[in-house]
Amino acid sequence: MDKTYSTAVETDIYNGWEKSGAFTPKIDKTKKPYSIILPLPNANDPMHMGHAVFTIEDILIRYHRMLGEPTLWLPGGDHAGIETQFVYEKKLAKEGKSRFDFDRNTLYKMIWDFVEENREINKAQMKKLGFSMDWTRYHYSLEEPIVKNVLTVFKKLYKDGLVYRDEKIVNYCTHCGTAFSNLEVDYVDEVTSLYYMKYGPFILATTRPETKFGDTAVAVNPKDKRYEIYVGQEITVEGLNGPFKVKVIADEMVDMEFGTGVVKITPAHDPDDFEAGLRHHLEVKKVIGFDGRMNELAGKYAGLTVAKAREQVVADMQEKGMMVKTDTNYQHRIGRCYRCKHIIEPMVAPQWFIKIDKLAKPAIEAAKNGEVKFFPTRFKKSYITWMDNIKDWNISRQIVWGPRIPAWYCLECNPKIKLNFLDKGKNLVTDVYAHIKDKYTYEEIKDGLQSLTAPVEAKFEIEENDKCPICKSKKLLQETDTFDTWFLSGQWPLNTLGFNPEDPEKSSEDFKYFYPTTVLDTLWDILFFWVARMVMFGIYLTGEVPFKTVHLHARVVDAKGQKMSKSKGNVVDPLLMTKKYGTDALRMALVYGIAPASDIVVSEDKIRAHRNFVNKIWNASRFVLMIIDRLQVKDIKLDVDTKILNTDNKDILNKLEIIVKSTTTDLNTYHFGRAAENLYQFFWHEFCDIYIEKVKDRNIEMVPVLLTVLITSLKLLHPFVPFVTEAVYQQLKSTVKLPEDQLMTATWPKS
RNA sequence: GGUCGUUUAGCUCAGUUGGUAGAGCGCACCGUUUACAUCGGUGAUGUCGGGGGUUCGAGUCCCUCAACGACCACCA
Repeated sequence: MDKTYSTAVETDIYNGWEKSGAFTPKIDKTKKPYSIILPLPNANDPMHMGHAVFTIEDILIRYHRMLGEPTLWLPGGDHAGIETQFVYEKKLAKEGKSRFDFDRNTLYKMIWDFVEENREINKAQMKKLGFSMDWTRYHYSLEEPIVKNVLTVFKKLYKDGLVYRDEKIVNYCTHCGTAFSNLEVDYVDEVTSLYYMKYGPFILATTRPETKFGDTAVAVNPKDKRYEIYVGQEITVEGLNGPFKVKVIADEMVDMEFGTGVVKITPAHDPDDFEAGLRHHLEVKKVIGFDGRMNELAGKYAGLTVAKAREQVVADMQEKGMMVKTDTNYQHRIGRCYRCKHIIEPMVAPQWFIKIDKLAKPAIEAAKNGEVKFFPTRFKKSYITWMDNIKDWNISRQIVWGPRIPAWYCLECNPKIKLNFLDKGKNLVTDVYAHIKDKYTYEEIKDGLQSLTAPVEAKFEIEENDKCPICKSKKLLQETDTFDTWFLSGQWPLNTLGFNPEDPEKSSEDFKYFYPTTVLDTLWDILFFWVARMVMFGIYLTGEVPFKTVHLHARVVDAKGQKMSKSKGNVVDPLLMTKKYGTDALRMALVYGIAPASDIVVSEDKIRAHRNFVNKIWNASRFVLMIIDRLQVKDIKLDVDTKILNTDNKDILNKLEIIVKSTTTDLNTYHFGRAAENLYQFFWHEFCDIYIEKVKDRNIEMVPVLLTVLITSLKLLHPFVPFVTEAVYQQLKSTVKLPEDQLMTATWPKS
């Protein structure tokens, strides 16, 4: 054996494990399975420390495999809709192109190829981290059978009356060109200006003077004596494009204390105002387009971006004496796109929604009655609170990367459909079908199609037909909106295990055996995005929760407690660390001393410290082998006759018994940090520093004890540091007769 | 505004069910004994955020205050 442990053996060891078939569990109905579905990483994303924390899952998996349970860890890759398209568009931008240069089929194909190139890298990286996943059951979210199931589920939801199209106010990012769900908006405190402007007989305060052209009312509080006499009247407002009239309404939403107690109502561009508009039956007047520019209703400001328009409007109003004062130090929250950080424009647009109440109720119940348990338990409360306040889910995204919503519109029946497409000359055409139907053939539109926007009242079919069932026209176009990524991944445990949504009875053996899975482990930041949706889909489709326990793990931060991000430049690359110090050192550093769901501090110092520990394991083993060799022991028996042992030997065996117990308990209760810490202490200090030092150069009778302690320790350590322990085990095997072929599948020590 | 979390040695953090504090890194001194210098030995450093309470006894339970952080929320 070499003087230091060489991490070069890792690849061979991993391949050996994989070849042995031990990653692939056999269905044994006499035994209870143990299963974890990997939170599918973005197939396109190189690994970061967040992925390396899946070490926790590997620890659970290796432990349960050693307990002899049929153990499944199912890996996967996510196409990650908006995330991937965003990355790809950035790549296009570098080449001086944009998504508008391509028809959607071409763009889709390009992104597909891009992801395919990277998907294998992602898999290789997970193998490098030693993850004992069943690669024979790997799934990619855009596999044909998975997509087929997702579409089937959509149809089922539709038939159950849980899908609807509606024109509501949605969070729209004009930069990404798509609407988002409420979860995808980050609210950031920012200092802006609050403008006090003349508004008919009032003065009112607003942060958004530029949306004035879309005002269809002005509101005051019904209890506000100051404005009582105006309620119900129509007032004339001096506008920059000439005077206009709006109604004065009374609504509880108005805070009398704020500003002047008068609010202009712009239903098309503010969520509160939209709601007010519904209550008071106000006209919705859009003045901002999906391109983020003012439209023709803004008069001379048409074509300006929102920011430019605001500047101009303010300047003009000041000039005309319509601006009373400006509070330039007004702090409030602004919604920004979680992806590109641009300001989210609330916009009214037709979108697809899921009615969520019916799905949420049983999912709340499951948490309350313990069908789904949470660890740490405090997350149960935030899960329930969020689910109690959940709103209908906007599942449509105006991007190409992802499965299209299976709805078909007949162009003849819906002539008002707005189309964006590239004609034969690759020129972008944007118009309503009725206007261009004689100019372009159906084929030309279909082939060059980028996107369509159907009016909210448009008729559609949820099945694909070769002709319109009403007018028999063959000019059908599929909805160009794609699904929110989480609509797919929300069904992930079902689809990866082979659930058949058309006929659940015909689901696969895997599904029948492994569902519900045992543990779902993930970072708490996707508790709502993903975990909650999986619970809802799981119960809706199967009547059962998808997993019995939700284990929320911690976030990796740097030595200063800062979240790692590329922009901060404080990322520690896990693969670089494995290269420098070995995978085991990294794994140990990730779990050593961490408390459940508190931040994990990973510094290179800590990884180096555990590299030293790994080396200690190696050298202690080397010493034991050397003793055996020196003493020329033959026929080593592992059974220890405790009667003949001296105090030192008895002592170490007692301590071994304790560490077996505590490790087992800690793993059963998700106390990985404590387990790792205790093992470290035991192995290095109790075993190496004290026991080995005491028994050095002593007689032959200690060999069985040495071996017992070593082998038992290796087993306990294996889930944490699989490579070095397996490497040592294989070395031992060549000298000592050992019952088990590889440590990975050896039996967990009995406590 | 609501909810939750954190506050322990110079730094980063552990401390299961309450019994007078631990680890890693760092630091000081010593050690070239043939498993390992990616090592061993010895040692220093803490009124466990402040205050109050329960208890024979509290870092650990309760109350309160403070600082920091996270999440949720439609205030123009």
